[in-house]
Amino acid sequence: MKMNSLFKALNDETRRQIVELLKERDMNAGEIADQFNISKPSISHHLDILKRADLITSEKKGQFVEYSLNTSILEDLINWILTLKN
Amino acid sequence: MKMNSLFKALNDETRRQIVELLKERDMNAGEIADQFNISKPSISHHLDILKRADLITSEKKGQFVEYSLNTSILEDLINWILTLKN
DNA sequence: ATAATATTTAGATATTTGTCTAAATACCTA
DNA sequence: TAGGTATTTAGACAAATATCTAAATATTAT
Repeated sequence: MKMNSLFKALNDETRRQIVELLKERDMNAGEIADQFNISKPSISHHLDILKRADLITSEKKGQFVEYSLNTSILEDLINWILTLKN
Repeated sequence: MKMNSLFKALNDETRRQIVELLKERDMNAGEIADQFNISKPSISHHLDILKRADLITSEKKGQFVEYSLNTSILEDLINWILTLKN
């Protein structure tokens, strides 16, 4: 199930770009949306998918919601791929 | 483009199981199909997607088509993931 | 040459997915 | 409390995807 949600979350160029953005710094939903030519509700939906996959976390800060990359889950992904290599 | 086809190919439980099978040994299309409760044409389609992503290679051997895992492409996948970690 | 086996191609269909607009919710400020 | 900003939820829709059956293609064996 974990691999399922991880690959599903990363199987989209927009979502891969979002995690690449969050690698640089934490950003709120609006700042993230500003980087794309996609409506805010759509970005919100992408964030939800990334969050369900545990690739990002969110924290409410006043009226903003700040998103952060969760790098620890990437270990699981790398481990799965590495098992294919031996 | 490469990440796109790689994540697309691996965003399916059946296809992930196929590469796990091919990790153990090369197999022909029929042997692979025998491992699943899915029609042969569907498996053939999955193999095509994996092949397009360069995750597997195929070689015709008489009336059989033998499939092999291509582990070298996994480097690209791992490298992309690793860039997120620093 | 015919029949049998292995695999792929073609076409159809139900489900999933990415996107949008409109509306709802939450928070802040005057 | 009223109005403005930030974000999510709801509902709709087109495109992509996974699956199937039937048919086509390729190879082997009788």
